[in-house]
Amino acid sequence: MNQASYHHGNLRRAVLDAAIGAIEESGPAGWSLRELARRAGVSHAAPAHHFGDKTGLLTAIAVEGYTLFADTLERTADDFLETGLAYVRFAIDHRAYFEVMFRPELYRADDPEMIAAAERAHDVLVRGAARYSTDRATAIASWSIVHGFASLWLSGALPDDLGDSPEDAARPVLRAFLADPP
Amino acid sequence: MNQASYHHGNLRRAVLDAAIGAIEESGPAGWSLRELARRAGVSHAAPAHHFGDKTGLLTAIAVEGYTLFADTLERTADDFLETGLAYVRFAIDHRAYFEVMFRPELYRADDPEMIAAAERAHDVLVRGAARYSTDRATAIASWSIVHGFASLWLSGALPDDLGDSPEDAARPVLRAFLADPP
DNA sequence: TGTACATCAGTGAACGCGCGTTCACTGATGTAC
DNA sequence: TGTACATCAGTGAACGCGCGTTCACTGATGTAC
Repeated sequence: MNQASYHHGNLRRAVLDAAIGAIEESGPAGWSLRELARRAGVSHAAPAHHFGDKTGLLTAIAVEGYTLFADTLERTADDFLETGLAYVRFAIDHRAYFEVMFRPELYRADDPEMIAAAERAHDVLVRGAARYSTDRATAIASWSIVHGFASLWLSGALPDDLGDSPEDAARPVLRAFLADPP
Repeated sequence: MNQASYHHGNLRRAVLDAAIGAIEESGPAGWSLRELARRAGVSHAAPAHHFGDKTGLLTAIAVEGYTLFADTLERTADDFLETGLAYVRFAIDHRAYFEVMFRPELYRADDPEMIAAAERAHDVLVRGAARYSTDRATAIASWSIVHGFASLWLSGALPDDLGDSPEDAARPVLRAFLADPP
């Protein structure tokens, strides 16, 4: 899927970017294919022509999101605390991807590309947790803590005085759990 | 708002229940006011007549959700681990309320009833955490862990072999963190 | 107790609008010869 | 190198539909006297 294969620029990319923007503004369900077409400056039929329907488009977003996510996590594979912070940073920096990824009812979760991308991200977390502790409850607890912190931050539920940097705010929180391996 | 004040049964309750059902099936944005009217067996204009618009209806759901949530958490006020398990149980047993409550962009978060209901729930958590530890990072970590576990369970991301009871699955996970107060 | 009137929760027809979908089309690109 | 043709990404007009909103209404309940 490169630019040259399109008559009028990279429509696929333009529609995906329009979707990311719309999801950031209105959530994963608060927009129409026609609205994306308007945002991307293409004909109203183009998104459906390319992705079939909303589910097809959201599947493409989930695949791309899990791929970016796995890339990000892999860069921290030598330090489990950093993996946790990267998890939080990804959720906030790419909230549209993150919100779609963890709503599998929105897309085709059984798509082979999807499964492969999600497994790659999952494996980084499992390997990182295994190096930190062999206890499964501890592994799930560490996943829960980063996922929960990111979700609470995104929903605006956390106290205002934590500052503007989710990563700085998350560090002492993750240390409260990770500093003392069982 | 009692039944006797309505001509044809408790329309407010009927529409709210229809909304809870629709949200459980299609998420907090996957339905129309007309669809709720059909589910509730009332005229298509009734939901708007009663709640103004979707935002008004979702505000009523958030208020009711936070009230139920605070009631549930208060019953466990003498045991912080039990408060955490009640948090998880509430999220799964009342997923429609939970999903609306933590998406404040969907409703009028500045509604006075809303603020009061949310503060009551928040206070139970803060008091429970304070009795367990005076460290703020620990308090936020404990909130993150229960919120994260509940969110991951709801999204279906956790391993299948954890069983059918989120509460039983959550207990060792919360113990991995709470058993050893700093 | 009985009558008259005001209130207002809920109705249902009508509206204009944005939606997804269909379908014949356009025109740039790639290939055959 | 040049011509003819096939492919297919993307277009745009047209469609039927469900939506939120408006508005005159109905009829049960509550109140005044």
